[in-house]
Amino acid sequence: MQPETLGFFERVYGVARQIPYGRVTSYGAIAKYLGAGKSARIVGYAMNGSHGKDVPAHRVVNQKGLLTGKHHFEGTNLMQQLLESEGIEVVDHQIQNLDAIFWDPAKEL
DNA sequence: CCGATGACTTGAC
DNA sequence: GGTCAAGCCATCG
Repeated sequence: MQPETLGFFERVYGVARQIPYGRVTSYGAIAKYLGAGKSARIVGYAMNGSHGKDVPAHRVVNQKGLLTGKHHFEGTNLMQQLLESEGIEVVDHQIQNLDAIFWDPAKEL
């Protein structure tokens, strides 16, 4: 596979796959790290094709820590279950203590 | 090539 | 401080 030829999407998958256990990040942070900056929507759109890949999409949330993409998952609470399994506190599809578990690729990488 | 879409972000009221 | 609207950029038809 040659990610560079595949496009921006694979780029997103690569970053998402590097998200540490028990941590989460935002679409904007990934977009900024990739140089897109304002293309946060493209990151989410890319995640739409993350199905079938080892991309922990459940670790990617919006800036508020809200599980916006949960609707695209199989179940309604599957995404929350996965996050809670990693020790992340999630209430009403919203991540608690976000600042503590937030993972910024631009800083960590 | 142009138009439409989208798991977002930020600014304004 | 919460809600509404517009913007932005890459992919697809």
